[in-house]
Amino acid sequence: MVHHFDTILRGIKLKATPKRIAILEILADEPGYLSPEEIWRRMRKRFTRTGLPTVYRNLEELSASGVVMKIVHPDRRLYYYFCPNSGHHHHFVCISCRKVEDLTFCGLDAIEKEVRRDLKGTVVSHLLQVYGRCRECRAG
Amino acid sequence: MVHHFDTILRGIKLKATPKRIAILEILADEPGYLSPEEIWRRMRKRFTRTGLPTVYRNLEELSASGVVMKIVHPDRRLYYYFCPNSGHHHHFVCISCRKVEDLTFCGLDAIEKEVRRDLKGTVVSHLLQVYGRCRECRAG
DNA sequence: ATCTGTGCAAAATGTTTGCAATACA
DNA sequence: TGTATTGCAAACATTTTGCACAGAT
Repeated sequence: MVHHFDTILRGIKLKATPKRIAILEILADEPGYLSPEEIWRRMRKRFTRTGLPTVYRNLEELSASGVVMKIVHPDRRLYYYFCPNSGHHHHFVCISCRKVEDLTFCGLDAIEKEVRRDLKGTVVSHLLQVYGRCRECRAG
Repeated sequence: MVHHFDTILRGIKLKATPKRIAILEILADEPGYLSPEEIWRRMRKRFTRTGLPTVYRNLEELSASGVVMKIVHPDRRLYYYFCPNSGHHHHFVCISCRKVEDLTFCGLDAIEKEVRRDLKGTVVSHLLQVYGRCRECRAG
């Protein structure tokens, strides 16, 4: 899949700087999620001078615009993932190799029904993440 | 519901110290999750000398034994919740008052089916948390 | 008596901010 | 040119650790 990162960036009103494009390229090249520091280490292979805060700032902006996804991880550190698919969906995260795959299952309807009927509340958002072993890690 | 905290503690091979019992009491009295610091502030009303590290250490031990639950929160801070109900279930968290309520909906079967059939992977664990407004906060 | 638990101080971690210099549109 | 972006250093908040003392069984 070819991504037009400068177009994406202009779409969310961010300047298409080399650093920003590089962050997106690094994320899009990776089948799993990455930490800011991992992204920064890869940045430094391309740019002699690059600050970790720049990586943090850009990742925050990009995830706020929905271009990259923030992965909620039990270790409470930040992880990001470039998800080429749009629309509401959840992720399967491989605990062995970090690969992220899309799930179509959601269950929102059933959740909303239970919350509305049994708890008399309303659902604002939900978080579903599935951890496991992917095809390759399961075999290996 | 009456909880026998010293029995619970002995069951997980932890000494029933006043501090530990107090932590459990504070959590059990609260309909929602609490941060370590919030628990610590309530501890200091009962004990003249109490260290925040003690609270952290105990919460970690208690959650490792499954007596209290660690809440995975988007803000990446630690929160704990005393859940009197056993068995696998998920939680509805009120974003207004922090109250936590049990959900029976899970969807594990459907998730496992999709992961097994479409991704050829296996599910190890999953995280489902529902955020919304509870009955009272919705009305108020 | 023994070993676990605790307070305090201090460290470690990951993340965020302030600001001057730079680069994009 | 004017504003957004960046690098650096420094700050920050939260959580963790080390160790001597206190307390539970």
